Amino acid sequence: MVRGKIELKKIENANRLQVSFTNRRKVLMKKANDLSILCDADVALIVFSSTGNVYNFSSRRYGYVAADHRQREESMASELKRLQLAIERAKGKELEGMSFSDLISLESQLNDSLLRVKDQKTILLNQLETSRLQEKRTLEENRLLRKQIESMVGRGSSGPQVEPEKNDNEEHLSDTSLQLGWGKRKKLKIERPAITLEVQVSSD
Amino acid sequence: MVRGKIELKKIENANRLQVSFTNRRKVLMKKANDLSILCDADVALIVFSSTGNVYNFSSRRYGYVAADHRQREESMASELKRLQLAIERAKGKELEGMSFSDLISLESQLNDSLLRVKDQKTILLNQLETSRLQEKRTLEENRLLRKQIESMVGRGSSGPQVEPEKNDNEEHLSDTSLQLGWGKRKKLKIERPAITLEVQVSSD
DNA sequence: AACGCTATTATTAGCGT
DNA sequence: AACGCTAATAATAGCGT
Repeated sequence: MVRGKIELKKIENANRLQVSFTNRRKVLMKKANDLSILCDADVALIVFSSTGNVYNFSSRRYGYVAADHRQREESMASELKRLQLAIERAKGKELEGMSFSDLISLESQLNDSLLRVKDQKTILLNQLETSRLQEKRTLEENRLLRKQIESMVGRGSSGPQVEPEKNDNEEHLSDTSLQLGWGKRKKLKIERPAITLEVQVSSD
Repeated sequence: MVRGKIELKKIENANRLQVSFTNRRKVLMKKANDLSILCDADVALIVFSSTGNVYNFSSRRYGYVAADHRQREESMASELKRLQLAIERAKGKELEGMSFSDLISLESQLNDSLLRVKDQKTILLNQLETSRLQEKRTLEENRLLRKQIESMVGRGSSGPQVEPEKNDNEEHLSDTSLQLGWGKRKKLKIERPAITLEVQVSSD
């Protein structure tokens, strides 16, 4: 018997909780069904028990939550489609439907892009050159310092000798010039997947 | 008063349906809430009224059905972001992080695109040229026909004379070459400038 | 966990406001 | 549409099986 109003609070006794859960869930489902039929509504209900079980009811297939989600999904899908077409066009495909003037502006846009990319290459090359010079300078400085030390220590010839380092630096240098550098630098590593090209295409 | 058991069938009276809907929905929500609290369950409920209104309840933020929707939405969002970055790069922006070799391949891709776009332009120009020639040929044919007719009718020299048409067609031709436009294919439909030969052969 | 029982509380259709 | 009322019905906690 129900003695008084039920307190809205988690049932502590595990057994009672389980029983109550089963009953209430069943009723909830029934009421959801009643509502959908009596009032011609679309109802979706999902229940996760604290033990992980899942119980589901929906009056229609996929006639639920979606509302706002579906709207966003659709707009995103169309945007995706637009971008994908733009990509294809930037790659030089799907050009059939384009007018001559559209082609001209696409061409000019691609030319602009090329210029920028070339500029960026130049920037990198300049950085490389600068680094090389810097290394050369440092190397020369090293040699001078070594000579100086030799002349200072040379007479006593005791204590830890500073060895001429086997030209490691020079090897590195020529190496750099061969592989156009930076290969080893983690900072520049870009793990981008295949470069995809996209260009904004005017009105579709 | 409730006279008897309610028949599980859509309520016909629109007003009663609305009232019943409101009450039952409220109770359903309440029960869903009770269940989630008393029995420590995760409950999600969504109701679409027949008029299109949406009512939602969930015991947790986004702990419900939308799972798959959300997932799709997120993957689409990340894809969108990726494409947008690609677009920027194709436009020659956001290049800072790119490695030298990546820049080189981007450059080559842009070059490819340029070639394709130029090819497409050439195709269009060729089509234009072909059309021009066709028109010229037709015009020439026209002239010949006219001459022939003149020579046939010439002796009588009565009846309406056929005038040499003032080169209207040639004007149209040079016009075309100037506006290069015809992006809108409507213009591609060359409406042959009335080459109707109205000749009244008056035989006396 | 599931079922039945029971006293108590909740929900509800119809009606009026 | 929302609220209150009322009688009828549904749901429920606690208990035993």
